[in-house]
Amino acid sequence: MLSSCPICEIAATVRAKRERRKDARPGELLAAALDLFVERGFAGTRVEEVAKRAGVSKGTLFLYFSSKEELFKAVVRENISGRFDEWNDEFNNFQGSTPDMLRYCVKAWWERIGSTKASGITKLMMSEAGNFPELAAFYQTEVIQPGNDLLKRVLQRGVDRGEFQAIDLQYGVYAVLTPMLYLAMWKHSLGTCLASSDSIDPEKYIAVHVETLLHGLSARPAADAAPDISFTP
Amino acid sequence: MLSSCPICEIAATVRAKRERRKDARPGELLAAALDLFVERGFAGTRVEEVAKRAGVSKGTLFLYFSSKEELFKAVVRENISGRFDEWNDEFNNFQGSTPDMLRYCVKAWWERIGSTKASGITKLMMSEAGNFPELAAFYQTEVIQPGNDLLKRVLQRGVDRGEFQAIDLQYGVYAVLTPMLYLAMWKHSLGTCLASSDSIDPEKYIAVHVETLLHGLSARPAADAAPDISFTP
DNA sequence: TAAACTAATAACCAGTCAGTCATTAACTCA
DNA sequence: TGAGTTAATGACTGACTGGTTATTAGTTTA
Repeated sequence: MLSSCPICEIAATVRAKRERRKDARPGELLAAALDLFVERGFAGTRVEEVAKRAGVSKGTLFLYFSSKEELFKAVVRENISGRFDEWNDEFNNFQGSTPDMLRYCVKAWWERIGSTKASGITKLMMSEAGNFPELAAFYQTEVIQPGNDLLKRVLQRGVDRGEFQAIDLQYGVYAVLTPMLYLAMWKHSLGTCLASSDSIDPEKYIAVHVETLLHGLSARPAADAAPDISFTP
Repeated sequence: MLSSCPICEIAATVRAKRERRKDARPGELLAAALDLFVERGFAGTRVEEVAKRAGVSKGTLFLYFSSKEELFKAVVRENISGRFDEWNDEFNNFQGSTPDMLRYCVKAWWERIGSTKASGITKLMMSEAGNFPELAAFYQTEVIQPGNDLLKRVLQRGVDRGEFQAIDLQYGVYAVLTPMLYLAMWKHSLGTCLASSDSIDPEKYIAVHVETLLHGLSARPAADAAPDISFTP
């Protein structure tokens, strides 16, 4: 049949009406849902628009997903798992200095997550975690925990080899991650609607970040040891 | 009249019906709105509930704020923009090294914004900026721009006095801000529903952040100048 | 005290949107 | 080919919510 032509697969809008494509629907609906959820959040996304973008009517969407919430969960499941195993192997086999390893790590994150649609999931979770506690728990065990462990091993390697100061690992992880995660969120929220002189060039920002960080982490003794600061009220 | 008793001012629910208190209403409505906006987001908050929490009817709310958006803007002005003048003065009069000034700056931010409900507004804007462009523009000019300028002046001072490297100012600003903003967002989203071993101690996190940063910014020449890294695809 | 003024109310309106269901039409196979 | 199956549709429903307004009642003042 004509509809199996790969070009038609992409241009959903051109396809004939009422075509029956049971196998392809879920994937197309999930792709459309990812786009819209990332762009507008959960409450701001209308299921009818998800259906429309997938080239289907609203009723059809509910044929494949029992509710909007189930659709949302399916999107998260579809797009988050799978990447950590690959990264794990890469880092276990890395040869070279740990500063270079950290540079590679950040570069890889940007290329595979930060610069792609997947980075929108970070913002998605931040925005909706309060409304979906069970989903937040899922995200914690599937994404946050493995990511933390991975990065901790990198930092530990630097400390072990005498390349980094003996910084608290957990907080070192956050020092590396938070600017990048913030950037990912910026990209999908304020960054999309503001075009001011202050808007970020992501790649330059990340380059500056990682070098500043390495400068701060480096094992050379601090000439001007900073005084302790207390935040206790 | 009895209603002017300060205890009654707080327990709005106990007060008699249809009481006329024109002066007190706006403040009570703003306080209720801050709570609910931070907790449920802009779209997720119903104006009727704001009114209820402030002990008035929905109609009364629209007597003092012409729309839900105006109410939100008033909340932002009340809790964030209104404070920049005070900060400006403080920093103009600061005596001491710029590293100390930056420490003070971060400490002040944490005490006045980060640790208070006001930090929820950051998360709010990130989540809803895409759906409400007018609010995003308002936030940009009223909060982001002045905040950036303030911090740029601090960094410039450090460069001028030979305390910091001649880092790109705009990216220096982000290096300081993003971990703190991310922390603010964490507190109001995933942080509220996750109590894992990886959860952040905000004060310790900020302390580590600022010292790492100062170590990275310090003007001592880098012994191991880092190679340029390219992210261009 | 009674008229005038206005803060506050609650019923109401119009628009939105998740989810349903009776109907239609594409596909299958005897 | 035509009867049976089921994927797909879109009009419809009911609940919700931002905003309006006619009415009520607290307060002032002459």
